[in-house]
Amino acid sequence: MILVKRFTSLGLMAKKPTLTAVAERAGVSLATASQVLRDVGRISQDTRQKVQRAASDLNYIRDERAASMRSGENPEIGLVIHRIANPFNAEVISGISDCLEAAGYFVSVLDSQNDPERERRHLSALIAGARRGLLWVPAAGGPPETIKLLKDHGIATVTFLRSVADSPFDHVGVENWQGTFDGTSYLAGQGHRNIAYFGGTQMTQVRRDRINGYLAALESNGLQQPVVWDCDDSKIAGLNEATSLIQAHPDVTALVCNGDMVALGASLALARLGLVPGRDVSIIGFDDIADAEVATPALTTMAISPVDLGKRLAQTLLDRIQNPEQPLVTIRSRAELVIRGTTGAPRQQT
Amino acid sequence: MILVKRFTSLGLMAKKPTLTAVAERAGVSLATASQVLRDVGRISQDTRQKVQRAASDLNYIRDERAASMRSGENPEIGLVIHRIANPFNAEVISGISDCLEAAGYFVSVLDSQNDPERERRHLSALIAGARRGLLWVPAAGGPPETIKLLKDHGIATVTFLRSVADSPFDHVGVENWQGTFDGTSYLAGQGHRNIAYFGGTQMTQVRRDRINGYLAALESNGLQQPVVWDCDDSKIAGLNEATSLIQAHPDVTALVCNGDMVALGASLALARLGLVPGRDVSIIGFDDIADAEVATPALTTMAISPVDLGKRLAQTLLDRIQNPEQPLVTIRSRAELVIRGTTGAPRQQT
DNA sequence: AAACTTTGGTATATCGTTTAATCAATTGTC
DNA sequence: GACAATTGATTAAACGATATACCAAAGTTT
Repeated sequence: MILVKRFTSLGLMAKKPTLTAVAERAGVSLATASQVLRDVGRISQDTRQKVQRAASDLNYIRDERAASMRSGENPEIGLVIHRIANPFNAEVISGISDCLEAAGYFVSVLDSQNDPERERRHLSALIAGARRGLLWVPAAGGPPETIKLLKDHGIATVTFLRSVADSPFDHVGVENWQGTFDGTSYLAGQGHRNIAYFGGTQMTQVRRDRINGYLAALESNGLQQPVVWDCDDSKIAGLNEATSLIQAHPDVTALVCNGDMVALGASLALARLGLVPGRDVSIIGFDDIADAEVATPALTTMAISPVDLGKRLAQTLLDRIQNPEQPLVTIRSRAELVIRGTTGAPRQQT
Repeated sequence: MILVKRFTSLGLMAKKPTLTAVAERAGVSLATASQVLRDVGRISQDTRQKVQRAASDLNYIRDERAASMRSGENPEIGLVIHRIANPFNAEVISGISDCLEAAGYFVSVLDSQNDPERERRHLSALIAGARRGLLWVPAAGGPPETIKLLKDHGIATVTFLRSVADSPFDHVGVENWQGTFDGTSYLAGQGHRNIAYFGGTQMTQVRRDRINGYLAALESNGLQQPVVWDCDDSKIAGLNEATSLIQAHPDVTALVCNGDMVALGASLALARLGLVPGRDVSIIGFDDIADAEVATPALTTMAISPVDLGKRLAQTLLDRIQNPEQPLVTIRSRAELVIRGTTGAPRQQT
C-alpha cells in the first residue's frame, strides 16, 4: 500500500454560495432571485438575465433542504433493498432510476443486508430526510413497528418483491406460485418423477408461495415425496448445497430453484460431480438474471424482466404521489418459462 | 400481469409529528424538548422522561433537513459510482457502508451509469442535499466543471478507483500499473510469447496505467507485437469479443484482462471454441470478484479486496471530515496475483 | 442576610429557501 | 385628467429544527 500526501493549493474550504449572495450580486431582492431561478412570477428580461448570470458565476446550487422544507416538494426518493450486490436487484434498481429520473426525481439506495434493525434505521433516516417517496423490499416480513413508523409519517410507500401481511402500502411483485407451478409442471411433463425444490432459507411469503406452487404441481401430476432443500442465496452456497442434496437424494432428477444464483451454483455442482445439467439432472431457475443466458449450459428459468419490474414500480409510486387518496394497488408480474440448456427429459432408469 | 385494487382502511395521510407537537404533549418548551432528545443541557429526570414518552408516543423522528441546516451537521454521505450492478463495485459499496454506518453516517448510492451528464446531475443533487461528504468514481476523467462545482461548495470529497488529473480531492485507488506488470510478467515467465491485452473501451487513466504496465512487462521480457483489444465491461461482451480476438490473432496464447467480468467472458469464449483455458490459452483477470473463485475453471486474477478498499475509502473520508485542512492524501492498494486454473505454460508449438 | 453559584428551564435569533401580501410605477380606459 | 389595471419588484412570515443568551428559584458561602 502506498500513501502520498500533497499539500492543498488553495484555502480549500470554499463557502457554499447562497441565494442571498446571488441576489446581492445581481442587485435584486431575495424573492426576485428565487422567482427567476424557479421560473415563476413576473420578471423582466433584464433582471432575469442579471440573476441567471450571477447564479452561474457563483456556481449556485439551491439548498434542497431549505427549499423542500418551505415548499413541501422534494425531488428525492429513497430505496431500501436487502442486497444491492444481487444482480437481479441491481437491474431492478436501474429500471427504477431510469423511470424516476425521467420524472425529475433522484433515487438514493440504501442496503439493509436483510437485517431488520438496519432496515429500520435506514427507513428512519429516509423519513428524517423527508423523502418524497419510498420504495422498500421488506426484510423478515416487515416488522409491525417499522410499518407503523411509515404509516405515522404518511409517506408514500411502495413495497416490492416481498410484501407485508395486511399491507397498508401499494405493492409490486411477482406471481411466485404460478411461476414454480409452471416450472415444476414442465419438468413433470418431460417425464421427471423425482423433483426437488432447492434454495432459500427463511420462510418468507415469497418462498412459501413458490414452494406451494411446486407442491401443487407435484400433486396435480400425481407425484409424491417432495424434497425441499435450504440454501443461501449465492452461487457459492448453491454449489456446496446442491452437492449435498444430490448425494442425499441420488434419485432426484430435477431441481426447481428458488433463484438463478443458486441454480447456477447447482449447475456448477453437477458439472463437478461429472453430471451433465439438462441430461443427467435438469435445473430450472427463477428471475432470469443476465448470467443465466450466458452460462454454460445456459440456464432454463422462470423469467421476470427486472427492468420492467423496476419501471412498474416507479410508475406505481408516481401514481401514489400524484394521487395519495387512491385505493391501494397490487401488481403482480407473471413469470415466463424460458427453456434453455439445463432442462431435458430424464435419462432412462436402468 | 394481475392488478388488484383494495380500498384503504384509514384516512391514509397521517400528519408528520413535529418537535413542537412533542413539546406540547410533554408540557415543556420547544428548546427543552430539543435538548432532551439530543441529550445535552441540564434537564431533570422528570421532564426528561416526560419528553421521551411523548416522543415515542408520537413516533417522532427528527427532521434532519431542519436539524442539519441549523447545526451544520448531516449524517448523510453521498456515493456516486459508474455501475452499481458491477459485482466488484457492489462489494466495495458494502465495505464503505459498514464502516461509515459504524461511525454514525448513512450512505446513499446513486448510479451514474458512466454518463458524465447524469453524474453531474447526481453530484448536484447531493450538494443540494448538503451531504456531509461525497465518495465519487469519476466517469470520463472527471469533467472540469463538475470538479469546480464540488470545489466551490467546499464539500469533503474522496474519489476512488478512477482519479482526476491534478486532483483537489483525496483519492483511494489501485496500483494499476504494477498489477498488469506483475500479471503480464508472470505469463511471460511461464513461457508465453504472444500476450494480448483484452478489455475496456474508453482510455481512462486506470486503463492507460494498466496498458502501460502490460507494455512495460512485454518490453522487459523482450517481447514485441503488443495487441490491445477493446471490449465492454460485461461477461456477454467478453464472450463475443474474445471470440473475435482469437480468430483475428490465432497466435495469441495469453490474455491479460482489464477486469474479471471480461476475463470470465473470455474463458467462456475459449470453451465454446473448443479450447481449454489454462492449457490452450491462459487468462488473467483483474479485481477478484466473488465469481472468479467459483468459475470453472477458477480464474487467475490480480486480486484487490473490494471490502478493504471500501473501508480505506470510508476512513479517508472520515479523516477529511474531521480535519478539513489536512494535506491531500492518495492511497493506492497493490494488486496481488492469485493463481488459479486459467493460467499455465503454453502448449508446445508444432 | 447579602452575594454568589448552581439548577432547570424558556425566549428568541438563525439556517436558506418559498410564498403570500404589498407596493410603486407604469400603462390603459373612459 | 381621474381611476383602474397591469407590471415588476420588495417585505415579511413561514418551514422545523438548534443554539445562544437569559432568567427565576433554590442552594452555598461568608
